[in-house]
Amino acid sequence: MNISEVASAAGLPAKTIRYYEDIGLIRPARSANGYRAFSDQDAHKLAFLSRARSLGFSIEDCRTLLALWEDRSRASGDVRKLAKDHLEEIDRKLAELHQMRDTLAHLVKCCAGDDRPDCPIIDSLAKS
Amino acid sequence: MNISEVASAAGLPAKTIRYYEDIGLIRPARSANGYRAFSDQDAHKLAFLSRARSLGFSIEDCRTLLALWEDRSRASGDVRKLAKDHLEEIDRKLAELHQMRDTLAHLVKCCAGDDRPDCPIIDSLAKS
DNA sequence: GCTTGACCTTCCAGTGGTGGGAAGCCTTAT
DNA sequence: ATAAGGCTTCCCACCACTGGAAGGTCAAGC
Repeated sequence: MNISEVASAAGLPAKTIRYYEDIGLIRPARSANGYRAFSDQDAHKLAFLSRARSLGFSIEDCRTLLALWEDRSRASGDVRKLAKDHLEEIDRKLAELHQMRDTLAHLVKCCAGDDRPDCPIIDSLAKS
Repeated sequence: MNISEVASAAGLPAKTIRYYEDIGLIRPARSANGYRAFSDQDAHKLAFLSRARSLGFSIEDCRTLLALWEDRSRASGDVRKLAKDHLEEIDRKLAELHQMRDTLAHLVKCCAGDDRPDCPIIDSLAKS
């Protein structure tokens, strides 16, 4: 498989796949012409990475998850801990975003949004 | 006011303030010794920026908000549009994060998390 | 066989918003 | 006089890509 094929299979840009090779997440073989030659296992790994990334795992988390995936004797507790930590981080971000959203929504609601210069949004940002 | 004073007043690191000058958000005067000399208005601007950033506005949004703040004849509609667009973006991010959270929470819940190798989290990431 | 165009390669630079740290000047207190 | 701390500029690093240039390779059509 060439890079564009495996890219569309995994739902990742070719650039990203080259980057993943750069940082050692995958090690595809090379054809005689210098092209990357992806095995089915490579394609699987990339799909795995694509899913893990879309769940918001960092690249380093993904590296660990890949290693755990490939370690058949892994303890599921190790994976679960990683996922749980990540979940907690997501919850923190969610709470923060919610707070931002509520504040902003309140301001937007208070602002007439017409041609007059009075603006509670600006006032709130400017208040000391 | 020197940079560290205005930094603690605005709740921003000195590094960040220098960066804001670099990109033209503020233009503090200079003392004879070359130190930045922040006026009260500079301090106000920085507090304004700090609040806007904490609401998640991008630097470019902040630039616009600052300009609108300083334009006494601004239309509040302009500010409101910016805030509303930003609010919609936050809502999109919130929805996405929620989706991630639910998926991950489900996986974590399904995983025994013990010493055995069976792990629905890994399985789910690996499933093709 | 030659051209065209799509695909592949490497390498370099840039993104946003800082953070870290070096090298060197200025100020204040001892 | 000296030491400590604050200030300056400058450059590099981060994360996870993304864009683009310059050039090699391949398959199709003439």
